[in-house]
Amino acid sequence: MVSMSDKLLNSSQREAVEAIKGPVLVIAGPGSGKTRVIEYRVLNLIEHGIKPESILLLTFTRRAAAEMLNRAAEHDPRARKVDGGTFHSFAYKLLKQYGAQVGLPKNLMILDEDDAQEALGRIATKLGFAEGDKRFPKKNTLRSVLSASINKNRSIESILEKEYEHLSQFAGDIEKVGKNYAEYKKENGYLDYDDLLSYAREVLKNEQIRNILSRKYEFVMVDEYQDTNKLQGDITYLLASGHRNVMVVGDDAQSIYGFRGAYHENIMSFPEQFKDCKVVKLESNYRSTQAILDLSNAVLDNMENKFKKVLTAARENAGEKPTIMYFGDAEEEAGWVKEKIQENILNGIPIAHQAVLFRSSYISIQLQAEMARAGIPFKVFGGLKFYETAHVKDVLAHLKVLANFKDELSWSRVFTLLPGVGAKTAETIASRIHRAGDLKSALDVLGEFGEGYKYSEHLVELKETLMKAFGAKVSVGEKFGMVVDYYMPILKDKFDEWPNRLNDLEALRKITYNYTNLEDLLADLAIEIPDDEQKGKDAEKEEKPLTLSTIHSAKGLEWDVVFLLGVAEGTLPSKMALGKSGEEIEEEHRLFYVAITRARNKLYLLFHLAGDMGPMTFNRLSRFVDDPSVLLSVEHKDLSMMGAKDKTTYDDENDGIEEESVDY
DNA sequence: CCGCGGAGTGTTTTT
DNA sequence: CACTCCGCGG
Repeated sequence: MVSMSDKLLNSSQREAVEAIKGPVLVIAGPGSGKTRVIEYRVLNLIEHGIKPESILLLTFTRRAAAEMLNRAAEHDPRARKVDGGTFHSFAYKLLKQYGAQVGLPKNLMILDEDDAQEALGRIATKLGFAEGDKRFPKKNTLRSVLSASINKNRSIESILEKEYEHLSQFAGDIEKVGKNYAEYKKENGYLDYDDLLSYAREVLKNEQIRNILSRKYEFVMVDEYQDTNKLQGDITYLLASGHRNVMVVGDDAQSIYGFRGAYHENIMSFPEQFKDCKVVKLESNYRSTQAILDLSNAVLDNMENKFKKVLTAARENAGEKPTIMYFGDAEEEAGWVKEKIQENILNGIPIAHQAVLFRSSYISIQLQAEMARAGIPFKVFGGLKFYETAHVKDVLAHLKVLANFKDELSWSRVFTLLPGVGAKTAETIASRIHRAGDLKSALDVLGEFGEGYKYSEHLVELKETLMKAFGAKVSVGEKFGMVVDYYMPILKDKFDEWPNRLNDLEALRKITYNYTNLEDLLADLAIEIPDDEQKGKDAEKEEKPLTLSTIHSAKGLEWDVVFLLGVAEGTLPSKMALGKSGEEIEEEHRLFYVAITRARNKLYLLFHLAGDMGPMTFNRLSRFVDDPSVLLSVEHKDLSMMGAKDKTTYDDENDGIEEESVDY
């Protein structure tokens, strides 16, 4: 094994792989073989007689951990026993075991983003803030503010001051809502995503538990460390404080989760937290051609990141310069991409090795249409997930009340689906149920409303369905089926395009078959979504599809050819970041960097001037490209059409471009 | 109190 | 443009 890795690793990689004891910080530029380092270090630890189950591999997103362990397991099946996952899933496991220590009930229900907002909205209404002043923040804003405060470890005032200045007058009230929300969650056994982390940290502060975990996990590894927030940094620190066997891997230039509280300092200050830590820098890039790296380095050079580095290509031929393309509108652009992709296929580049990336999902709508028309198979990553859609949440709410009859948010959702039941009635019934002692008596409560109300008939039907699903000794999959049968008429009534939505439910049904326990299913759906497509089957079934992905979801991945859409002001950087603090623009800048460093052989930067979202958008070439040193690294064939001089005039109000937006 | 329809609003990225 | 919110009629 080790002899094999000798050949496959360069000297810095080997240094990281062979570091066993003590703290290690690996600064890994894009394409520098970071995944390989983690993979081989796991193998190396195992080779040295360390039990795989005493290695803990934490990652920020769920995709990453599985991939690394799969790859390692191909060399040594023992690697499968390595414990790993996202911080959130790890926290959940921890809390299931030790939650009582911090006063949590046994039955934990995870609130997804939607639920959390819903709960906050109700609390704000209950406290009377919503009526008092129309300008009081809406539920999604409430959630953002409170979540930012927790993730960034800053007071609500300070969050408001920096990011929501217009709401500063409400600081006190928002704080009250937050307090109320915290109590409400504790009473109901609800945990939102932030709670998972903050309670996990609480648990780890207990010395006894920490010691147990230190003994269990003798080696801690964290990937994408630049994207961890303060809480995650603290968790890492606590986990490693006993034995100090901790390796964190990251790249400060690829930190793109600042909006979620990712805390730059974690990676910057790691050497201070762990004094004698070894620092390894990986700067050889095995992915891209020098031409692409020249652009990447020029972009990097314009950023204010702190760990200076220069990527050098390990590959030999210099490759083609990245190309900027300019189009009149999105359809023209989509058409060109389609043709180029087909041309590439003819030239022997499979579609699976090509990808179209974009800052925000909506940018890809026209392209998706074009691909569908052309019969090019594609898979979209990022954006709204199917398990976040209304119909899936509707069905899941039924399963949630079966798993936990005290889940009043889910009860409300279930009731509100019935004709004749609105928020008020739902609340009345739900609060009555809250006093019940078990699901049986909860269902009896439904019986009490089973006569004399306009919705009684529906309620009885609901009761029967739930009783059947609860009483029957059937699998999770069958329970799911019963609920879907019951839900069918509601689905048809609620949505015009219900057949599409039924497909989602079918996809979900397949997932449910893998579970024997309802709670596990629900927890996984909230924090660690099971792969909906079985990779093995897919491979044999049909050709692997083209990837369309948000930049966020593309991190860590690579393709031969990458098309980056919307390289324009207002799109990348996103207009949401314009006019905000410099740090937000910097994050957009890093996002751009992440995007271009995904490409192996050829990179296209595309943009068009017609607005994407209504007539108000005006676009011009992104500032990240419109820079002398950057422009030197790209080929700009069609740029003459909108030469640098004209661009500035587009800023004036009375320009003609706005009218050019396309309708469909 | 429900639900419809019109008006208004803001629009990212993920666990 | 899509979704949410609000006000009004039933």
